Amino acid sequence: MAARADFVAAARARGMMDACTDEEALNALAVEGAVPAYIGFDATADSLHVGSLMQIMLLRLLQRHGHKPIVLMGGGTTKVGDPSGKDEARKLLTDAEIDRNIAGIRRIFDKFLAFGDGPTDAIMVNNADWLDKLSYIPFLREVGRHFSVNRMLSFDSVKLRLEREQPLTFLEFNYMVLQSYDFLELGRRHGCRLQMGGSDQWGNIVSGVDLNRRIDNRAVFGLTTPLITTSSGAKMGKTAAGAVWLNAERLSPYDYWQFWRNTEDADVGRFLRLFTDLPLDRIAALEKLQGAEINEAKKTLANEATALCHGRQAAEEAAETARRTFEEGGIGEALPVIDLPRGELAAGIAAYLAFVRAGLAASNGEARRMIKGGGGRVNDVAVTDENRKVTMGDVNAEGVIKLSAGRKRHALLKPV
RNA sequence: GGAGGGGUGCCCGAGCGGCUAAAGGGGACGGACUGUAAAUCCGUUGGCGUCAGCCUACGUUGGUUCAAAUCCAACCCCCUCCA
Repeated sequence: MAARADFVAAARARGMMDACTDEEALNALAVEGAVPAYIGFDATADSLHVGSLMQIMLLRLLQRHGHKPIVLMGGGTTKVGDPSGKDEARKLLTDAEIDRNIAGIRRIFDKFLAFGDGPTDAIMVNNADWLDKLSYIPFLREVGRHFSVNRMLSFDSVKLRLEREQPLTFLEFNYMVLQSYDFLELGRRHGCRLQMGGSDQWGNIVSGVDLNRRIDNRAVFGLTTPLITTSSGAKMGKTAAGAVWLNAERLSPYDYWQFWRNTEDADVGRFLRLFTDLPLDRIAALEKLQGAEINEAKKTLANEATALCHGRQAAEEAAETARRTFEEGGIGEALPVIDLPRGELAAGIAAYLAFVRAGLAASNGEARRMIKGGGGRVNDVAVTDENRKVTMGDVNAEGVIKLSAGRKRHALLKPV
């Protein structure tokens, strides 16, 4: 296990650190013993996506350095409805839905953190436990009095909105207060001394630090992570299929592996530091690779990131499928398999329909377009006629029919 | 409460009686080039279809008209300003 005192330095070295309220004092605290630290997560879905992965990795790094990760689920704030989207209000979730979401997210954290009752074991808590019980007037008197509206207006999160003349609801304005209060409660209940989060959370985090000092005279700290984008400026975490989810039900380990494999050249080193546990000297070596050799670094990134999230075995299967599919032009086992009744295949099914059935096109029209554009292949042979029948005669030696949409997306039809 | 402005396809945004499934951009998808990269270039981008056509679409509901995203009415929602 790495030394406690080195946590902040390690976070910095791996590119996870943007700002800290008081780095020296935090380092001094880290020397003394296990520091309980938290990051908050929404409970709006039953999974998290790569947008949250750096925060997860930061908690992991924290634990590996002998400190205590606290995963705060926003069960209470989710119930109110997150107002951040400027479109229509998000549909309100029921308690049951939120509980289910939290359970799903818990399964992800189980992969990255060691939970338990020990001093450096991770715990998961839900802010509904205290926010639900708040009474408005007592809350205003205890907590609200410590917030200066003048100061709140000066925070970027608020100021930018007002300058752009975008609406800011009172509820949103209160978010800072509720989040600060979370930090206070975690300090009281779990001795939490550090809140971490994205750089957009800086204002909220600093407010929480202030609140701890003012009410409980507790010295606590804040640390933020930088915003990550790809080198070409795009927001990270989008793929052909949509968001890059961290649970296998929403995104297969193979697709997750592919997401990392397709990282831009310029991002490989940075991503290796952020999203794997590999030692920094090893990463530095991988980073030196030039030209097509960078692909080896990308495979390492994909293997390591997938192993963390889905296990070593799933990562190896994904790598093997990718190798067979892309390097040999063959078929790998982790490709999606779609069952098709033999009867239908015996009668023959139009190619465009087959692509829809295989999930490679969202509609018949899309499948037709793709075939017309030269992007559809059956068993690696380009389809020129969208109405060409796919039949039992297309079943290959492995007992399946390989459909390809473009160079990268493949699926297997299996007669049953 | 009063006065203005606005709600268009995945997103932004033009259109302001027929030529409009709706300019342009972004995104996305496909192709070329490559290294399963980036950049660049080309194509596509509502659904169904035996490709003739049919069906849905411009906040909602009605109305005027041979014909409406475009005109009228009511309603809903958003923004700005006034105190």
